[in-house]
Amino acid sequence: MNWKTNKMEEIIKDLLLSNATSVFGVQVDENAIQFQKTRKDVEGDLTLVIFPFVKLLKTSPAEAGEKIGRFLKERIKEIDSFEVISGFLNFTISDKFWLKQLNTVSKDAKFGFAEPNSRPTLMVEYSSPNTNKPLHLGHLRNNFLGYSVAEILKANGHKVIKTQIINDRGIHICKSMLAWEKFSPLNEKGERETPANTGLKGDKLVGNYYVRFDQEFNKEANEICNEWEKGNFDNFSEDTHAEFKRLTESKTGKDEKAIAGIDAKIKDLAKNHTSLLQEAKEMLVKWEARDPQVYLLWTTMNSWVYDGFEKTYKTMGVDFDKLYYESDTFLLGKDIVTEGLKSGVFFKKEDGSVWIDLTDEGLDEKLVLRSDGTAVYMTQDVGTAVDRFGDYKDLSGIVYTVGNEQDYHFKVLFLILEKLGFSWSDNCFHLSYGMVDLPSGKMKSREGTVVDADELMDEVVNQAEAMTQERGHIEGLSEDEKTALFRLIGMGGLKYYLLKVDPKKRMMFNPEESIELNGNTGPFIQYAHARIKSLLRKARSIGALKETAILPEEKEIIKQLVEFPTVVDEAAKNYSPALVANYSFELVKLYNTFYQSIPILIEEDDDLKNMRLVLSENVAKVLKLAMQLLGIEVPERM
RNA sequence: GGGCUCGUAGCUCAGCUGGAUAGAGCACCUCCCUUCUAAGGAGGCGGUCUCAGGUUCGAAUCCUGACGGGCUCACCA
Repeated sequence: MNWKTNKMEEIIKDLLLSNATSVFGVQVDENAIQFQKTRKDVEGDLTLVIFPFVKLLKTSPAEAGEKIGRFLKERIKEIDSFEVISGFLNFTISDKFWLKQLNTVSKDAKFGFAEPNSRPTLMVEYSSPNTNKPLHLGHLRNNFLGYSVAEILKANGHKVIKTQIINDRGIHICKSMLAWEKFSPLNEKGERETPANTGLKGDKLVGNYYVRFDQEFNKEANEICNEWEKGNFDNFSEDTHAEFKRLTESKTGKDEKAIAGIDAKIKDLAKNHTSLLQEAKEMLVKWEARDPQVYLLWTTMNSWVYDGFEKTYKTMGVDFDKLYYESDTFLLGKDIVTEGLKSGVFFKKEDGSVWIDLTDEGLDEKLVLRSDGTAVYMTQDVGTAVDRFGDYKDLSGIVYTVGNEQDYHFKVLFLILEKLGFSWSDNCFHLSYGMVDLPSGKMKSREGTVVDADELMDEVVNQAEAMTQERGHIEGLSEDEKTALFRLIGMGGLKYYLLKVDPKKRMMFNPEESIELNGNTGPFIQYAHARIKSLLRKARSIGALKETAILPEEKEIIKQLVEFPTVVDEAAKNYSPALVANYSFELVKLYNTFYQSIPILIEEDDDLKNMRLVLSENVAKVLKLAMQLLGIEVPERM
């Protein structure tokens, strides 16, 4: 942990703070001491902003800078010189200092990483899919983000438990089940379709029936609409007839858009009267009553989905330490709500539904239990959170990796937990990330524009293969090694593409760009690593660092290396793998410039050659560590 | 309509708690493999940081308003 005090910023800051009264006449705030990178076109390695001190010293920025500069140069031997330019104090630091920094970096195999388990235990939830359809592009962003944040928190010393909540109950599950029972064709043995007899991945098979339900559901609703249009209301109530009439009449005189909206309402009305929806609802009631037949169907179809997900997760390279199922936690949620009702946190309306009043917090009233006593989403989330803190006594907080469409939900959830008196509610954080858009617009399952996760991952790996074969750096690798390499490159590219953008922001997924190898991409970073490894193999041995001169290109790399611990720290504070990606990209650019213009192996001065090898070795090391934080592997050769 | 959020180069994105002449990548145009992997490097082109006010030594960054996207306000999850 001595890297922190090693940084020149810290040395200067400490010195200024402890001598503030003699330099400035008064004590100064720590925040007044601001450093920044020295501009490229200006001489110097580090810049101190003078403006905050100008008032204190009651002189011009030039004189203030001069005074501070002189003070520091006298006391810090590593400062070679300084220069004040329009309110900025630029220091030039000695080569010896930078070599020492490089030495510090090279001594630490896990440079930038804190002592494992030295900080509180956190749970990171991610993925959390519904069990009625396969994973898609949005889940990829979610999974890569959650996994990466877990790694980043670990690197900062936290013990991390990776988890997901599996959304395995509810009407949507019943829809797939019902469609399968009703519409699956029978084979010659009289069996309905299964993953085994069709060869389909379980999640895909179940997803197909979810889609099938929706199709049949719409068909039936349309038929009902047609009957209504003809004035046939034989099988419907007076109320329904009246509602239809009211809606139809409200269309007159409206514009196209409004009419479309009304038509949608009529369709919804029809949907509510379909026999399919009725059957699905009946199935849900049976499920809640643990009807043996429905339960068997449910466990069977869910197990198909889990098998399918398992394969997808494996390809993604993500895993979980503990799984939670809503079918297990919703009951606990109901109990907690019942208790909260007694203690006055919640209140009951006449129809028996239970609510929480958040109007004092500027929010609305929120339902926590339906009038029929069944659980809603919020109920089970309360239950799950409490369950988790019960399971892990040392748990200090939970990070929920969930899309920003649920910002409101989590705001409410955390408030409810707080009102229920759980002290840990403060340590619950919604890692809210933006949606992934396609060049054609939003992904919509109804319009079939959803990008399937398995297909996309296959595609990027195939592309990686084609492009790697083209370059031809891989002769001598076995077939297995080649397959692993293509996978590593394809997945590395995809992960990097999805992680390099600030998680909070909505992002554009461009299929062509996601498999690009040039520029700010995963393969660009991987290539730099492979190239260094190749260099080190040829160098055979590396000795200890000797005192040498260092070139500007080399110094820039050392400066960037020294920043790594700060980036690891910032990435955790901001829950942002993007900071790690951007840092790595900068490091590679600096290294490539160096690599391209300065000879290494053919350098005749042994000490210089050795220093360049140490530098290269540490760039490779830090790149590998950084990519590890993103869940990306780096190759020895490519 | 209320709440939240975003708006930076042709496109995709960086720009931390306000700090020097706003940066990358892609695309487009020039160059560079008799040095270690050219999946590379050097250079060029490209911006009234959506607009209008305000705060101050200083604003892409903070505040207010407008315009334009997105999300949300379900006894859906």
